[in-house]
Amino acid sequence: MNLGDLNTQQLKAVKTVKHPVLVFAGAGTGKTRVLTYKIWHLIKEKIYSPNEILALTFTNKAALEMKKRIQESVNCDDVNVGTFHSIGARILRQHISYLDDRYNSNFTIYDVSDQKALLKDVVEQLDLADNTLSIERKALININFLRSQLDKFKNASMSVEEVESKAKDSDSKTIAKVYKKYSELLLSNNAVDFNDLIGMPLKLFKHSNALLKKYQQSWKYILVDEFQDTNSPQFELISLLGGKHQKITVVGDDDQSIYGWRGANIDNILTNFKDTFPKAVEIKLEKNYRSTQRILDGAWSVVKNNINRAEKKLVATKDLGEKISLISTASDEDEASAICDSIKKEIKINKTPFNDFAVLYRTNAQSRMIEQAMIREGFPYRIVGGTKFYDRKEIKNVLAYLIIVSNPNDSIALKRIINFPVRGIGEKSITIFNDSALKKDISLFESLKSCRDIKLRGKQQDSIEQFYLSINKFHDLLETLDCKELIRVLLEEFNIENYYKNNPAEQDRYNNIQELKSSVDRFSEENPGAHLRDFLQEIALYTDLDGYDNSKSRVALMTIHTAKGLEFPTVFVSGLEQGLFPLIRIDDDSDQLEEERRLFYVAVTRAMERVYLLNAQQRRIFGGLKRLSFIQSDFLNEIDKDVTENKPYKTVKIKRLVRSGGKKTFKISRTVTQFDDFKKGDQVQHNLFGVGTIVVLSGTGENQKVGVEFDGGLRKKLIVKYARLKKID
DNA sequence: TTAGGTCTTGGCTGG
DNA sequence: CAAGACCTAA
Repeated sequence: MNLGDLNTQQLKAVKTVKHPVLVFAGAGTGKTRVLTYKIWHLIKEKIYSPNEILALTFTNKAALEMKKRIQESVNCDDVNVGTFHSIGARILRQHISYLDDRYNSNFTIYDVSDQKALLKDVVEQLDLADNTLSIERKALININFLRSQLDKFKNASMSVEEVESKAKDSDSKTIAKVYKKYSELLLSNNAVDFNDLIGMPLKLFKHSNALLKKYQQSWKYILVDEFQDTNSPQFELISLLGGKHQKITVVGDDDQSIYGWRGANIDNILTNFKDTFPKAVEIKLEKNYRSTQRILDGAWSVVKNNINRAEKKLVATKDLGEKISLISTASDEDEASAICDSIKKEIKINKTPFNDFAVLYRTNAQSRMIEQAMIREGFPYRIVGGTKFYDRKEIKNVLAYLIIVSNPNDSIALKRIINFPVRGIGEKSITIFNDSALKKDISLFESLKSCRDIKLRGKQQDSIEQFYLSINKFHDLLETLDCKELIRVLLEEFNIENYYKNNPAEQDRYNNIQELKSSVDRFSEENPGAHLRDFLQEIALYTDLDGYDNSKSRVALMTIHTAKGLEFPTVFVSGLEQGLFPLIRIDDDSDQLEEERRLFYVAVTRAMERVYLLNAQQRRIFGGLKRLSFIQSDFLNEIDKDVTENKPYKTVKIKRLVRSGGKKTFKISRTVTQFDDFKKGDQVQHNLFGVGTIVVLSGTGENQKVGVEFDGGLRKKLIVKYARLKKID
């Protein structure tokens, strides 16, 4: 196995230590390599066989990468590598009915939008949206608020009974009722949410010691990547699994804990691990292989202001590198063109491909402006994250058909398609079926069976009966057809493909359905004999990042959260404005500011060679309104001034009168008037001529020329764009 | 009662 | 700007 420079004393410790290991690994210190090294050692020394090792990650991409590394180093595929959620789902597929026999292994995994739909049903069934629509009441039954409350309960492993007993005032009692009903509806829908993928296995292990023992025996060594992102149930789960034999190694960086809002508990890495595993050996990795020293110093100078962190400072194995560029622009539009102009310049000078660049931002909404600039410049780009393919409406609709075939109890999926394509079933009809289902204590789908007994118009009865019989037919086909055939027959039977095909405005959606078909095909080929529920699970746990291929020459646009774990030669960070980054909410506290600082640290340490920090004095918010007051980000005040330099950037809009066919129109073009790296007197380095001093400057931006007097008296006039001049201090 | 239009409201990060 | 709420014609 190629260890590179990693074969240090610390690594030897990772290798030979018999106790639990906690590795504090800063950004770019080769965390995943350390984990892979440990696995390699365990297998090579025959301490454990591959299938006795469980490695947990947070993203499929990270899991896939680790699998690849293990495959390369020990040539074996048998190590259990997966995300917390996929491993949780795997456990639940086998044992979920032990928790409640109304659950079965075809359960649906609800995403955020399904969860919201279910909560809406909860509010309706509990009749909470009564006529007292005061502001307080509205805020209380706000779906997003309720969801965040349920998240909190589940992240604290609080059962419905616990929440109920702790609820004293009327509001908390209402929320407890919502939690109860929500759980009941999940159960009757045979569905779980993302939190349940961790919480329910945990419950299983707490309830059945035999089962816990079984898993402790099959997974003898546990490794966790990005340990700082674990929440309490996740930590509890690995403590239970690893607690018996104390064979556990976790790797993480407290400075990169950026998922507090999702329940991640930074104390897990700071204190809880050592408390739970008192014999744990702590190892710090501070040697960074990714970034230049200036990049590390810049990132550190901001994050060091956090109080709640483990002291460490990264040392670069690379040289000092270039200074971090600060570009302040007049508007978000200018910010986007400054990014493009900088890319253009670097490509001309350094001949780098487009995939050397990443543009990172705090909020997905910022991508729009940057995307427009990329299109204008004709740059190839890829937005990673944002609206996911499987979240598109038409895809969700088709998937809902597949889900209802796989899990007929899922009322959320059923409601999505009961009137798609349109079959004359509206709100009122659905309410009638819902009531009848509740009364008879059967699923919504089963209530469709007796549509003849319900007061509906004959046409509606016909269409519902047909719908019911067709879906039922597919329940039988499920056993004989594989996913590939199933989706085709289904699209045909319900006339979904034609619905989109025949509508000229829906061609994008039609194409997406074709894409969905090929993704089913790909899945079937990669997983021969796989069940429909396996495909649905894969999609439920799929993220846009998984499909991101960084080898294609395209500029990557993504949020800083998405970029964690990735690296790029050049990184642009957009929107360094107070309020946007750090993002400031109304109920802000210092913990949240610390998390924003860590986010800044993550953003900057993605870069290997160059960092650009940008902001805009005016920014469009919600499409129309421009923000009035501009205050630059506090992070720009905190960052070490020795490692940064300001780069002036200005553009001017030129209006030109254009006559075409008798019509007069204004053509607006945008010109860079100032984007100069050099000043008179600057010391520069040229590949051929050596070191010199700039004596004359002419032109600006793209056309800037410089006169340089090189050591030895040689005078040259050079075009900045082409002469690879490097500024030296 | 449903379908399809217009109007309003809500805005962050994600497995 | 986009999704959901609301409104009106059929």
